[in-house]
Amino acid sequence: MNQPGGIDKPEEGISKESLRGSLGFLLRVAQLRSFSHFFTVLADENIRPGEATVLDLVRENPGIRQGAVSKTLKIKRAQMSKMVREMEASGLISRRVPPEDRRSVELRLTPEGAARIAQITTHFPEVEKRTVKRLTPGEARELRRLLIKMAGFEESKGE
Amino acid sequence: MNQPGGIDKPEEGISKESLRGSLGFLLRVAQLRSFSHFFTVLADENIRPGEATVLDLVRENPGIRQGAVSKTLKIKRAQMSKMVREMEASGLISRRVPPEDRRSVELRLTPEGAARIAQITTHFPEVEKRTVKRLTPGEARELRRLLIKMAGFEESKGE
DNA sequence: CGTTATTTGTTTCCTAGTAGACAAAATTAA
DNA sequence: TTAATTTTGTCTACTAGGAAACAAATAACG
Repeated sequence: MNQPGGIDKPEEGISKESLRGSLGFLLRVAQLRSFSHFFTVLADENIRPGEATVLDLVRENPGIRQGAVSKTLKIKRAQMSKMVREMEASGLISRRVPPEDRRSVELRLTPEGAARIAQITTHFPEVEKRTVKRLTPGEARELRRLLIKMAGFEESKGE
Repeated sequence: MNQPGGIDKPEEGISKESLRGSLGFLLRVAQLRSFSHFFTVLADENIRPGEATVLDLVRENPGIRQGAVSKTLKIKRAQMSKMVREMEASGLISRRVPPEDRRSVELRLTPEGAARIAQITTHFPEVEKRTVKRLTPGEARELRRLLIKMAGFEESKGE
């Protein structure tokens, strides 16, 4: 398990104009912050953000196909294949090949997986809170809204 | 050179409530979008976002120490060491050990490096434009402001 | 029907990036 | 000054993740 490190103190006396102009860089730093808080808060749970997201999505969509998870979470199929097999091996999810399309694999949580993700998600509000610590509640809401719009996740009515 | 792939079409009929609530996930997706556009627009330049950011920061701060670049850009020292040596080998930057602190290394652009980053940065506005395509100009500005605040990059007056 | 094209998941190989140990230099403490 | 601590960059080993090739199944097309 390779957790990225904590947050370094910023350096003084460095001109950062170009950085402030780069949305890509700002997004990367924000994401590092977010993941850092994730690992801090969920240190005892021994899980990574990607795995938690997969479990949560499977919980929300029982029987979802592996490829659909892959596309939704922007995780490459190769990587998803590894992750899913690991999580099956550790008893968190079940894989089922449906007879109507024997190429695909349906994913479901095992009771252990359901308990696991339920426990894990209890920590999410704390992670979110720390991540947006420097923003006002209104700013945090707005940031979320803008990211959702940017990612094209707007329509969520079962879509 | 391992460029991450393009943008997949989203999947239909999947419930994504939990995803929309996860700032970390939204940041990740936004960053993937941003990097994807970077690789599309700068396909012919054969450079990665991290390298471009390093060159840009060194351009803005000639003689900056390697560790300062590392901390500012949140790139681990080990990785920075590799990158810097590569860029030195390809003639983009020069490394100099100052006599007053012989542990450290000062970085400067070579004329080739300066020309390179100048050429590269001409593409940045197009990358930014594509990244925030779905946002209004005002929303894009606000997103940038919020990310800067979140990252603690607010004070930039030479700081 | 049979043939070709596409989709789905897997496997193999490779690159980017991290952790941890290290050496050298500089700083602090005794 | 000497000794202990910290800082700085590098090196080695390991992990996460991507690209490309692949096999099996399905869909599209003649």
